[in-house]
Amino acid sequence: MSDVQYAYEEGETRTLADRVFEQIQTAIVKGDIPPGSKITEPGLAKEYGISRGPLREAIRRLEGRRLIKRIPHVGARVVSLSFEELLDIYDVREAMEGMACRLAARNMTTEEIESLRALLARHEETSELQEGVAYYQKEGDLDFHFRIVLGSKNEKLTELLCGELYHLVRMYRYQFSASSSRPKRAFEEHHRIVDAIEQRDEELAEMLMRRHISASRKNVEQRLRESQAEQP
Amino acid sequence: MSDVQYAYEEGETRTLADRVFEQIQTAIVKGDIPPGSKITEPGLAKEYGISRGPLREAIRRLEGRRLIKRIPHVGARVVSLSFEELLDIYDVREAMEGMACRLAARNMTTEEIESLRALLARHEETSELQEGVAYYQKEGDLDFHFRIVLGSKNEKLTELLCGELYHLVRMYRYQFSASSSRPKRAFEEHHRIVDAIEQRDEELAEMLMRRHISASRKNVEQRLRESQAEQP
DNA sequence: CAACGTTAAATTGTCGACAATTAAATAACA
DNA sequence: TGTTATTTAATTGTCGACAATTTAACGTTG
Repeated sequence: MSDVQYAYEEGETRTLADRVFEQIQTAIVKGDIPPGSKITEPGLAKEYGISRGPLREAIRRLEGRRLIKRIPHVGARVVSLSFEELLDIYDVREAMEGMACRLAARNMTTEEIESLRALLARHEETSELQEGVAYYQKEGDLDFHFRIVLGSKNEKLTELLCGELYHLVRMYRYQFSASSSRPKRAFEEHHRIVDAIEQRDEELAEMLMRRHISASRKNVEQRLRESQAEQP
Repeated sequence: MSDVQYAYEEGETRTLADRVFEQIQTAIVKGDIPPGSKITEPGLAKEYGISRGPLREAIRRLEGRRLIKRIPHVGARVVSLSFEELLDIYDVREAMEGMACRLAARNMTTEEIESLRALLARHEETSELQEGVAYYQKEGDLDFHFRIVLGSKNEKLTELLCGELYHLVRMYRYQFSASSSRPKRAFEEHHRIVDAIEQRDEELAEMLMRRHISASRKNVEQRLRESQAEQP
């Protein structure tokens, strides 16, 4: 599990609100609480076995992360995913991960690069074994991107990408069970990106990552337009 | 006031927690609650004349926006600004605002571009009148960037930049009273950016914005290194 | 007098109760 | 029967009280 839960040091010192915050967050991401559905405080409080106090705090925190939208005196709903927003996210990712990749080429240690190669090799194995699509594009792909972001050594960038955008990305994947329909090509692109990082070629690294994400976006856009044309 | 407070429709239907959330946020941004200082719940609750319930909800929301860091059972502190983070933010802005500018060249209406020019003209007046530095670089500069972000018509990009990063940027400006020491040049760069947008030259628009921010970053970096060298 | 353990104070975490507002269900009317 | 009022129910917002934990103060001991 490569989740991004800025680990706590001590064992179980986390508070009730903190735990419920994470639980609800993953529930939303995995679609157990579907997009657009209403959050009823008494209901959730009972479900998680806590009072409304900590629950409300967790909800407010999710609101701050924009996973929940609230209307005063009416209630809170899980954000609903739209076609446009998905495309918007790709543009944001192109910009930010492009920069992340540039910085990674500058700041990643040789050990980290080595480890990144090993990750790709592992993926390749699994990919060949079970026809690739399943494991690789589900968590593996994000793993790759995730490591590069960490490699940038830019805290703010990491916060925004890993702590905000990636949740949404995974949400979409769970929702549309959207594994990339171009695993082979994406794979090659990953390799070339690592090459550029290894050679410390910042410009190339950024450019390849941007292309990689842009291509992925185009792919998704086309597929969605098709399925939209079927039922207008 | 060019604040980004996603306006509410109805009059005073906002809840106590909502109002306090905004109040504390601006208090943090303006430095009234200085960076690194402790947030004591009984204290703030008394100050704002509310009970601890809504206050805690506001705090949790600020935590979600990363303006406050909390340690369970210990308390919350306003985020402390570091030299490195400031530079990190510039890199993130370069990436995101570069993309915003590219999209703005694609999506801004001619009216919006016109209005943007008018804004620059107004700044120029004020700039000439009072030697430029004061007004222009305080709110005016952010105004300019702000409009371009809106012009991108990318909701996610707007959320992240206006709802998250710009608060920090203003925080730094209040803190270090850091007005750009190169108002004249920055001004020219703004003009050229608008030119590119008007000509719908996406690549150039992105490039110019990236250079603009990158130059600003270098400037700040040099100034901070100097003042750091004085007292090591 | 420095270091340690103990006690006291303050702060955070959690809960249940009540008020305010909205959503629903029911009744009245054209 | 369809539509509008009115009442009822449910949900959200706010508060104060108590428990749990940490921080500060205090006294003891080497």
